Amino acid sequence: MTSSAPVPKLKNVEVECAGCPIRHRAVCARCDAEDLQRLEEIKYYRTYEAGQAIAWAGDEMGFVGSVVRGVATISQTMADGRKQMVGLLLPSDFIGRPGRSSTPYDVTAVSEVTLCCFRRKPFEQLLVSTPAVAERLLDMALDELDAAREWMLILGRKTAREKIASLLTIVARREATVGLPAIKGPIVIDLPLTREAMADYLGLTLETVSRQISALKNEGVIELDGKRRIAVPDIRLLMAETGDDMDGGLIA
Amino acid sequence: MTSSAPVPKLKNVEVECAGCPIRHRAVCARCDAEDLQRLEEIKYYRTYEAGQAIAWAGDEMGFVGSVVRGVATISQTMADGRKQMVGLLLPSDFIGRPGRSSTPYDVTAVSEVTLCCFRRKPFEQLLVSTPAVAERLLDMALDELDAAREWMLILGRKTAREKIASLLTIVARREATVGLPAIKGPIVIDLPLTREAMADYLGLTLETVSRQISALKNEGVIELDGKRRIAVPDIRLLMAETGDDMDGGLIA
DNA sequence: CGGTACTTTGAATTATCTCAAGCGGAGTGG
DNA sequence: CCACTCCGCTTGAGATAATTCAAAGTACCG
Repeated sequence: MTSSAPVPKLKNVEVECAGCPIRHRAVCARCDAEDLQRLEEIKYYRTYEAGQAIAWAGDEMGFVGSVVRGVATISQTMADGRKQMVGLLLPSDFIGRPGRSSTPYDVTAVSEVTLCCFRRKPFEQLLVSTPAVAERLLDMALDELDAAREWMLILGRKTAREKIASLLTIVARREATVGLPAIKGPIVIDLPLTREAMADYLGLTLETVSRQISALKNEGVIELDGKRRIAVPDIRLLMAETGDDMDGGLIA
Repeated sequence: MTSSAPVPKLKNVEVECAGCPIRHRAVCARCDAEDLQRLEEIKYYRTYEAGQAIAWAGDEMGFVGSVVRGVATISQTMADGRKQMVGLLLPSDFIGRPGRSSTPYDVTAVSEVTLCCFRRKPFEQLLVSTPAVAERLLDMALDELDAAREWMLILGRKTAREKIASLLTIVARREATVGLPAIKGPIVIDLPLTREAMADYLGLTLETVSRQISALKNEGVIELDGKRRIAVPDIRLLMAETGDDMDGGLIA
């Protein structure tokens, strides 16, 4: 079950908030030194392997926290097995809901995931005493609400082709934000999602996803490098396939 | 432009928070007398006729506020006219986002709507000084996020029939919360949505909506009273059609 | 009454799904 | 080192749910 990597699981590099890669985007983004001190006291790290469950729907979750590294998904499954992803958790995203002890969703690590965790109760107290965290959490929740609504449009009204293009654009946009904003030149999307996972995102079958990706490849809109790595030579070509009025996007 | 109703538009009944119908569910739910005083000072009422736009995507919105009475929708429209509703605003729901001056969505009054408005700037200040409001707003945002995710499952994975049943169940559940919790006995849904509006919610065409409603009617799951009023003789029959694992729901 | 707006129903079309077979790389064990 | 198997991916062909296009039907309102 354990990975064969010779390095130890817990990299103790990440005990200092100051050097944290998500310091300025996570729930702690607006904290000053004093706030950070309080967070440091109740935080701890946790690592999950690729494919491992972080939580099952209905589970008690004793903690909330931030994704420091890796990718995780939030999904819902119907009684007969139909599955819909309802959130994509990238570094700096928040997991869990203050004020609720159990999660209604499955949360799964897609790649190896490192979490910065806070036990729920102390975190809820901290929320009251540390407005910087509460404010940031509200902002993040509203951002996620916007993202969910964008997904609703994709799920409800877009064609299979537009759905694929939208997913790739969203991930590309997000990757661009993290790294250098290399708008010109090819963008490489290192998507750790299987075709099936993409299908569960987009409300499609894995066969349809595969067909549409092949089509985009044949038309030169994207290039495949192996199965998972996708290069986008010209992001505007891809964006033209999303069905959106392409104006805002990267610049906004 | 004015309605022909003989009663004046501004019913001055609603100047007192104490007697407000949404006093205990809206953003002000957790306010004490003192907090309420501060809200009273910056609030004002506004009424929209059925069909009237409350805001267009891209508009500057100088206020935020709560729906006091009536139903409104939040929707997105693509360049070619495809439309997706991304939110249903019932009494007590909050409109607008603190910290953002323009809305990315169309907001439309479906029935006559009364809003309790706060100018955005003063409200944002109040948010800092009145934790009771900020906390409630966070909770409401998280509730909306949950609702949006439930919609994502509906949009992505459910059949037309299940979508209709889900919409009716959600509205029925919400109506039940407001009025008496009459779980036994027929529930009457006074849905002010046209078939087209329902279609825009569910990611369907209006014809498909019409067909599925007819089918449910013919099978005795629902009864139509006129075009808009729908009676549900046995909510469990309807819930059985949603595709959900019917356990939680009303009791939870 | 006549008109507008909404709804219902039918028939043909199509995008996506389902079922099914085959491909390719990665890891395993002989 | 070479099968061998597993898992994810691709591709094809037929089935199907939902859409599109079209025509009536119904209620409401001046």
